[in-house]
Amino acid sequence: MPVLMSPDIANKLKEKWMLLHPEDQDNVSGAVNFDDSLTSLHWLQNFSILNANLERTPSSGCHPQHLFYHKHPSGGSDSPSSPPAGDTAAAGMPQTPGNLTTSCSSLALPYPHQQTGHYITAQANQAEEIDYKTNRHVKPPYSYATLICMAMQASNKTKITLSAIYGWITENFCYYRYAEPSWQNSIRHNLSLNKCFMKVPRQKDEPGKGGFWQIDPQYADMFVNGVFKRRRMPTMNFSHQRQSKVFSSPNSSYGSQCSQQISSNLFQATFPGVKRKQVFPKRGSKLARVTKSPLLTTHIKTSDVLRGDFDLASVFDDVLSGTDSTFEDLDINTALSSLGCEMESQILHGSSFKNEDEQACAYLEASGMMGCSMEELQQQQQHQQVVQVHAQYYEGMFTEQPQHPWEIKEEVQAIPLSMDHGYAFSEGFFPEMQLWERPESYL
DNA sequence: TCTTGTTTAAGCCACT
DNA sequence: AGTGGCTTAAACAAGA
Repeated sequence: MPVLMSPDIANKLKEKWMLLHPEDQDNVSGAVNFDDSLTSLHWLQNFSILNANLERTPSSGCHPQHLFYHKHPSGGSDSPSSPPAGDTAAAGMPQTPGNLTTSCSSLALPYPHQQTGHYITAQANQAEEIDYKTNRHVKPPYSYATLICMAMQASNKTKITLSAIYGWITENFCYYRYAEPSWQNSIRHNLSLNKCFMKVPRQKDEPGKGGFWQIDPQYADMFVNGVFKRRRMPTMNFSHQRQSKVFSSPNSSYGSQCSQQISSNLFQATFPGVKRKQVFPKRGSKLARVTKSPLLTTHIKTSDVLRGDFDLASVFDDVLSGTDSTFEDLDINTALSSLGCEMESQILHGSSFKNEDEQACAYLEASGMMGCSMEELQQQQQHQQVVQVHAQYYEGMFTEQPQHPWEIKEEVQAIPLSMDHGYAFSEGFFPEMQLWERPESYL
């Protein structure tokens, strides 16, 4: 199974990491203290309560920025104290003098001013203070996705209404208080279009207008330090059921979300760089967007599988969620396994990476896509036995698989999970998760 | 009527 | 140059 690394892989990566970051030798006694900020969800927990992490100096260009948020002295909600570095979406925005944002490769850590809540960047000792809360002339250098994310987090609730998002933004960013209301259209547009945001329909007995919005758990790792982490990936023409991002009801089963999360992570881990592109039918054909799994409707030709010319993402979802389809429909298991092995091999040998940093980062990214940090990865290994139980459960299914000429025998093997299995699997996956990080917190 | 939500399109920018 | 992400604008539908 691609998601589970073998212990020697972890050891090799640990060695690599030590070569690259000898300063972490101090922590070598136990588990290596990998910086999993890029891949873990801890920032969500600490988003509003942490002050800037000034002690840490990134030693590699791939280190994530840390948290820049603190409680604003006035007002009950969290407000940003400085533009989060790495908000690539906001980078280059012409409206803001003295662009405070930066990319991963050119670090300019903004430091929050604890007393004033003003914005200070340490870039080239060029101190600038911009109080976006009171300065109506300067557009905050945050993308709308970031703003939405901020509002969601600041609300201290798992879901938030559109009007609450408006309210938080106008409360904390003076610019939008006086700006033309077209930005609200952009917010709505962003919520609808950005697959990272998920609509939670209002229950029938719930008064009020419109639904609630929350960050889609499967894309939570795209928000790092409260900013939207842009992922630029090569496109393969996958389609994806957009409906899967919308809960049919707030009481949707935890298992389905969980397995969805896992399937997404697995998909990303199995097909690194592959974006689950959504293909929307033309306007007015909303119902047409409710597509069935290709497994249910058509027989997939092997050639299509090999060239990726089918909805593999949907297949992945369906298979892992245990809905409707089985592996008897398609020997996707083999395909996933081989791809998973290829990924492992790439990570191990660094075949496609320019340097070791990239290699290490790719690993961290991959582990993050799997929904775990390095530490959690080691825990995953401990939970391998649990997973193997599930594998045995499905053994019969596996043994009935027809043996194709192209089938590659590997140890790693994708494991189909039903809802319940997805639940149990995730329980093993995220044993140390904080409340906000746990999928049930979204219910 | 207003708000909310969806969709399309165009322009700009960054990255490859 | 091609591609993708973000912003902005606009049209439209549905619901409160």
